[in-house]
Amino acid sequence: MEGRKSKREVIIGSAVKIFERDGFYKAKVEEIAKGANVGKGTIYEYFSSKRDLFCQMVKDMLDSYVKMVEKISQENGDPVTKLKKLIQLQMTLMEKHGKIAQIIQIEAIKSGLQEELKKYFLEVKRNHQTIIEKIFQEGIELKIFKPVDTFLTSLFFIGGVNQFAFEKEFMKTYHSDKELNVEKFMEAFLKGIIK
Amino acid sequence: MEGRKSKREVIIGSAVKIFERDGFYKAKVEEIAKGANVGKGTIYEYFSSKRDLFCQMVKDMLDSYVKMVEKISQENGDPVTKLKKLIQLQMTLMEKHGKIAQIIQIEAIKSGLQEELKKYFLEVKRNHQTIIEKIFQEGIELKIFKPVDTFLTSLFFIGGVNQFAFEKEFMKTYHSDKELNVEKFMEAFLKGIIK
Amino acid sequence: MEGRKSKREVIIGSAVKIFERDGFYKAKVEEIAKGANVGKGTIYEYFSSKRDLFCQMVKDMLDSYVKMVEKISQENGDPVTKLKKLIQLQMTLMEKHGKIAQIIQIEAIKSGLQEELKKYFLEVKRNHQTIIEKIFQEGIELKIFKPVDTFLTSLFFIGGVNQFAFEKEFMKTYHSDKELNVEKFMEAFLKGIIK
Amino acid sequence: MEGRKSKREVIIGSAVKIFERDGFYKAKVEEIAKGANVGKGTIYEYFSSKRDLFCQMVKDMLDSYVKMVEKISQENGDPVTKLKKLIQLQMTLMEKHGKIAQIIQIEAIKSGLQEELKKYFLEVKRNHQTIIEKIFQEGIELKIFKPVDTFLTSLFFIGGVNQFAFEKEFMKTYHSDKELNVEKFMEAFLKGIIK
DNA sequence: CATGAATGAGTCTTCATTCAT
DNA sequence: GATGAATGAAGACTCATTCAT
Repeated sequence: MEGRKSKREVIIGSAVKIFERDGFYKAKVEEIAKGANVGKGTIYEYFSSKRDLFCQMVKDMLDSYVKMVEKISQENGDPVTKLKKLIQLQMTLMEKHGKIAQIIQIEAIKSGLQEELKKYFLEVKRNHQTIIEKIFQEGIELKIFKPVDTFLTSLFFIGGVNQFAFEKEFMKTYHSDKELNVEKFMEAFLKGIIK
Repeated sequence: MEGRKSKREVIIGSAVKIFERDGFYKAKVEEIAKGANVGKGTIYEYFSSKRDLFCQMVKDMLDSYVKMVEKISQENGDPVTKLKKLIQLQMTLMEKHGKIAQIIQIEAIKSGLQEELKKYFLEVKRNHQTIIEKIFQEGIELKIFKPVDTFLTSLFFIGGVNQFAFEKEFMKTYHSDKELNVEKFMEAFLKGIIK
Repeated sequence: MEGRKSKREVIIGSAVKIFERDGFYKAKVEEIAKGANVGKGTIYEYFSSKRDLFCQMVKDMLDSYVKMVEKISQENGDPVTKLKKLIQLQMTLMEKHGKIAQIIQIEAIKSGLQEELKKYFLEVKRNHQTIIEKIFQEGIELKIFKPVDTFLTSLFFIGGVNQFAFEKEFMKTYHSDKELNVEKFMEAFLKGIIK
Repeated sequence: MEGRKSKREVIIGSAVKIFERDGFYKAKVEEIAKGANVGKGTIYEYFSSKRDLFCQMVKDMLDSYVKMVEKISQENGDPVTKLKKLIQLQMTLMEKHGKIAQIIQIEAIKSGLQEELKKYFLEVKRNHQTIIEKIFQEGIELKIFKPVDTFLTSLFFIGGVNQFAFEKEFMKTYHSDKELNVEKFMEAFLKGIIK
């Protein structure tokens, strides 16, 4: 009933938009403030610096991402369904936050950012992969999947999904004709290629 | 006889290093000049602005990338060998220019960069995928591969390879034990997963 | 029974501490508020601005200083004893408020401060000197002192005392061995130097 | 013939004026730049920060002060003449840099400034006093002065001179009638007061 | 051609002051 | 009265770009 977001949340919301559009360095604090309908100074009541705002924003996003992935992994359902849901999630996120995800990836790898955040980011990545490996393991145990190397397979899965989602989001103009749906994608992934 | 490289090339070489390390906005023209052993003003003899230098650098890199990929695709050899060579290439590039590739990707997507460069970049991407699709087509015609959807399969291939190369480059510390070699990777890719 | 001091006094008390430590510009209103255990806004209930707070504080200090000096000058006692008491007072003040005294002196001289305060400050200084001149005059009339120029002598007295007090307060480390007491000081002052 | 000052000197010259007028915090870098007829950025080619500019300025001033005092102390002449010359010097300096001297004193004592500068300042002070003590010692050995405590006497001398110079500079309006010259001042200092 | 000293537009950040509660 | 969250004017500092040498 309480539709009001805390000011901190509003600022982070605006920061997501601006950092997404401009990257860390091009983004201007003033514009983030404007986007959040607050004064420039207000930002500094909630965050100690532009860098701090960025880092907290990233943590918030990572946390919400982790939650979403974990939720899916813990639901009932066969492995194939879970994988499909993860694809769906990834595509939704790519649509909403595709650019910023990449910006985070870069900024997190560059040493410029707080070392702590970098660790956090890599941990989330690792955690994500572990969850997917478990789904494959589950599938193998249920005799649905071949006894593949779960590590490499999860790399494929993640990479393929990213690429797929990226295609849909950013290369739209190139293949308005082609059908890019999850079903076909899953089929391609599952069946393998060698005769 | 000496000074083999033109001054332009030297500057671009330095720019690659600095933009790679810092991204577009954090990179400083002065440092690029220092890295190229020229004066700050000299940069502006060859490039009209920092942005221009970045764009020309990107074009140079894309051109050399395209050449390398085309060379491999035109060599004799069976499709599987070609794919392996592409993986190898991707990994070498990721090692040498992994960060800047991502930076380019972002900057190319953001509207900040010259629209022209963005188009150029997306075209290279498309071109790259087309080449890979052709290799799959070739394999299908040779009855080595199943009659898969070459578009989706190439997405998988590209995404998987990227993920794999990223893994090797940036997540080193996480799996010093695991073997991450091309052979195993190809195997995982080719065999599929469903029983 | 509690809250003996008025809120105004508490704020001024905190202001003395902060302005003393930081000078006018570095001092922060928020910190003064914190030191007085009141909200930032409360300060503005009692003072119209930071500058006003500073000026009122200065006036308060000057008034209390004038009272102390006048009290000593009006006490019974021989001129030498009075002078000793003044030295003692100066040293106590220097210990308690040495830094702020200098800050006031500067701020009072700079045109930055209210012209009115500047006049007030210089008047106090003048008044102070007049009192000391009177003590010397008294001594001369009592035939205790030679018929010296009371104006110049009072300058000497004030300057010497300040220097002496400053020494004791800020140069401590340099002469932990030397005795710096009022008796010796008075003696040096009184006896003159030429044979 | 070369009337041109180095840019560094011009900037310091302007800094002296502005810091003198406004103190450290109120002074604006832009105004210092304007006063030196250079761009704001130029300041930062020569000094790493406002604080650094202030510190280097102080060191320059202290160095030139030390040189002037040492020059006088090493000249031939009887102690009384030397003392007179020091008074003259002090008065000239107070006229030219009286305000900034006080500002330096405060800033040097406050911990805000580089600890190193503070030490430097106190050392100069100490050094100054030592020189004066030596002049008194010389006078005592020549039987011109009584065997007074040179330490306390030098405190008197310094304090008295400062007060005297301050008077002449800042209290002008109060005693346009009174004669304030070096001769009378020296007489007052030398003769003592007690009958 | 090559240079790097000089510049000032553009940013982040601080903090005195206001005002709704 | 009392408060402190919110504000935005103001200032230190950076760095792409220019231009005299």
